[in-house]
Amino acid sequence: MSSFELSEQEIIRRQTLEELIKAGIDPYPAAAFPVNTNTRAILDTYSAVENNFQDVRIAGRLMSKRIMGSASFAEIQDEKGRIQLYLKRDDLCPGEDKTFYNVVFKKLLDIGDFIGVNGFVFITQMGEISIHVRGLTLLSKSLKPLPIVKEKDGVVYDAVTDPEFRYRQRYVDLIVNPAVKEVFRMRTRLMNSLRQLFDSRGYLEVETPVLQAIPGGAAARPFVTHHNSLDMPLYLRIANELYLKRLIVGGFEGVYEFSRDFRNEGMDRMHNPEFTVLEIYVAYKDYLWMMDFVEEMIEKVALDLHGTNKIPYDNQIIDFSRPFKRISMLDAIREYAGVDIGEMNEDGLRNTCNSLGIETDATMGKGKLIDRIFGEKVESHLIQPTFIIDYPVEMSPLCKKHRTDPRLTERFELIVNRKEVCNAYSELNDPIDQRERFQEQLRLSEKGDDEAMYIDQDFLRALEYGMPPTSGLGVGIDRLAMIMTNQPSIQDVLFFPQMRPEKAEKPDTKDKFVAAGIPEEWFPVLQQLGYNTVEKIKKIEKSGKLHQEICGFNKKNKLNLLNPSQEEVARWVKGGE
RNA sequence: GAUCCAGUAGCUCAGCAGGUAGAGCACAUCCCUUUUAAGGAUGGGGUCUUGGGUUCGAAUCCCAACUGGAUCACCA
Repeated sequence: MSSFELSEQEIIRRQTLEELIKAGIDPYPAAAFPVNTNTRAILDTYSAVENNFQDVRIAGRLMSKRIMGSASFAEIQDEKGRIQLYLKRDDLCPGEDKTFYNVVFKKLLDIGDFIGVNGFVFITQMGEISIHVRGLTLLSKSLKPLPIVKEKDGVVYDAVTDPEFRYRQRYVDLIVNPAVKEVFRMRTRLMNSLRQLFDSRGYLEVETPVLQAIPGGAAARPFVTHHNSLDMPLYLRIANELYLKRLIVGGFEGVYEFSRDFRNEGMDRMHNPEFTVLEIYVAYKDYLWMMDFVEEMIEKVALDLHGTNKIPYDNQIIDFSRPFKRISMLDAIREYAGVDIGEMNEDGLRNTCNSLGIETDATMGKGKLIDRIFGEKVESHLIQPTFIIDYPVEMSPLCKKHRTDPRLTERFELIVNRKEVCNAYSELNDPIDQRERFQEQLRLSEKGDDEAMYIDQDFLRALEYGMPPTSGLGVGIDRLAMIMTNQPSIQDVLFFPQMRPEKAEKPDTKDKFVAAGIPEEWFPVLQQLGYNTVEKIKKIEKSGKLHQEICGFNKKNKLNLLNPSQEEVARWVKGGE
């Protein structure tokens, strides 16, 4: 159904809208409707003995209506939940005129309309806490029918499940699938829990540029845009690492940012082009301290959200009790892939990949080869939270060399449910070493690695002024939210996940048809027949077919229009050219 | 990017050895003046995603496209 054609139900709702106006009821009143409680509060704290809530005002959407003659039951849904309404004709209409109940409530109010009610709370014979309505006000008319989802004893009937529908029209998803709201509430609580921890330690929440001249801090393909007055390309940030480190250089000792990052890469269950990363940098700390801090942080989040550190996810329990397992990258590869890559050079690694059945190509350097082995052979085994520590130096151009082994770096990732959730370093603060690492990235880039890092000269200059020893951490908030809310796809923890645009066929206006020489009275007919643009009509090869179609439509629907001649229709098709 | 699956009423789905399009909910009208996803009856609503093809005849079979989903690849 194209958006410009109204369904029968939509037409009926527009008619009831007219009738409301005729009855003197403003379907979109301006005045505020002050409420004094909400559905949740009533359901949680009403007590028949105390007889509280005897004068309530609440507002929300009308979600069901069961008319039983002179009495009716309905449900109102506000942000917190739903409650049953009991409406009696003679309470709503105390005088002789019963129009408000018989016509306005019964016929002119639809599911989806916003209403405000006042009345008193009581318990029905069926034992359901309900509001006995004394007064009802229409607050906003709904013109599009909602899908009706019903639920009885925990069983949901006719739930809206089509992912496309749910993601494209999230507003409807939120109305009819109440559990969805809870996921997003938890996501926000998750971020607040982290914020609370950082603030309690005195770390400063900051904001750094999203538009960057050099997209640094990660290996990823960026989005490019253009600044007109500077006449230069700008990139949407892929990470904010380098800016936060500049702030550590500047003398802040703990900074963090919830950063929306953008990567121009594939989309799937774990990846959205824009996603949220928490990055935090703390001076005078190292990655060992950070590992303890991450354990504390994740456990706090689990406790704040669930009151336990054992979280159900996808038919298993993920246990966030401290401490998490810690294993070095080389040991992990030895354990799960059965190979020792500690002493291997690039050729040795490539051969190892080949013998393990892992595809490689010439652009891959040591770092990428090792990462592929890890990704293929190790990651899939790691369900419970596991720190992978001490990554090879080639994989980590911004990370400090290991204090005891220069081939390694002081880096860890936290893997949960087979996916990286955190990534942290003892930050590289040796400007000479950093410059060499960037040079190595440049060589990779020249080899064809389009994700190799750019050299950021200003960042090097900052390091040359001196950066204290610092540990930094990045947390994939979306992935953490998926785990903490038990959602299978990143699209379920983003309100508006990226989708291909809807193919909206924009119909031409009547004026455009008239301008093309088509008489006004035939415009609705052509629309009905699907010829909604002048373009479409001009593409018709046989005007005779169109002639027959519109004459047939005229007859069938008894429009009593004077049929045009075949020649006339032929002129429409050829146009007034 | 590859492979597989799906697209039928506002929603959830049936129909597919090719023969005039179905159900439940929603909607409308009427009856009933009454509660718990659901009182009863009647009715309206569909270019069966789009475009080609095979056929006397296609929702059904074939090809292509579009959109979505799943798996894989890519994603340090």
